Amino acid sequence: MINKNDIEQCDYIHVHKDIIEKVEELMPAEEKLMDLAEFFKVFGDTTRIRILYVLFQSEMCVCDIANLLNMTQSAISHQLKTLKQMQLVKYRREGKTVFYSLSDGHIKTIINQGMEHISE
Amino acid sequence: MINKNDIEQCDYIHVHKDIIEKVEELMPAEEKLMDLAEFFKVFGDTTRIRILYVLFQSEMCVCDIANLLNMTQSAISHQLKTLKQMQLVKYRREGKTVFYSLSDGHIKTIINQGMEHISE
DNA sequence: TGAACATATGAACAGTTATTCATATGAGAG
DNA sequence: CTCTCATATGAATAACTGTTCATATGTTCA
Repeated sequence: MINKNDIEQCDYIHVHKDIIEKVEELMPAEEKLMDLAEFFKVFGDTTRIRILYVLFQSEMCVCDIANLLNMTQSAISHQLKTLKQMQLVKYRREGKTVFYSLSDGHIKTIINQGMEHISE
Repeated sequence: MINKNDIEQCDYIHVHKDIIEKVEELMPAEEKLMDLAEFFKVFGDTTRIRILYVLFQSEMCVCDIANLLNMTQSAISHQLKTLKQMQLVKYRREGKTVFYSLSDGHIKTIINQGMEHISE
């Protein structure tokens, strides 16, 4: 029996009991789903997407990225921090300059899949 | 020479002129990048991610999704609207009930890639 | 050591967004 | 036609997020 204690409960049993139970069973842990949403949130901003596209081509320093995207150094730096926290980019220092680059192959795959989807 | 008119300009030429030009050339259209960010924004919310995971298993009506996720019918309905607008889910009506299901194979690929990334 | 430059960061503000509440729409049953 | 149920939706609010501004950190060079 589906839990009748819930406030929201349709009386028409649309799917069979075992399907509901199976779905519940197969749901990843709540924390994992939150992490996943946090991860995708990073791609949900034009500036960050543009930064990633720039880094597809070449490693680059903060200042050059800011130039290319016509934004302030501060804005780019803040966004790079976000990307860094999600481990989408890595960096290396060379004197005063810090070079950023992509850290991972998944990124290109994910973005390409997204591009495919919206291009349909 | 890199454009010296920009306010933000590092004097140290980190990358060669032609690389910068090449990157600029290879950047997708601004509008496309905005669409892409909009698309990923949809994945950047726990509720929507959970809905998608539920629909991985089975088509389901609004009310059952709300039950499963322990949220109000209204909240789910609003989020389904967002998912529908981005064409991530489709629906069919059967009497009073509306069944939602995934509309596309990219979705699973994208979410799985995301899962892989955060599980490393 | 101090000046100059590249980058990072904290606080504040403006814009966005998810949920709630109240209510509307749409469909079947009687 | 009217009642009931499933879903949709508009408005309001609270929480979140991206950019800016001011400033701090860290590095090189003289």
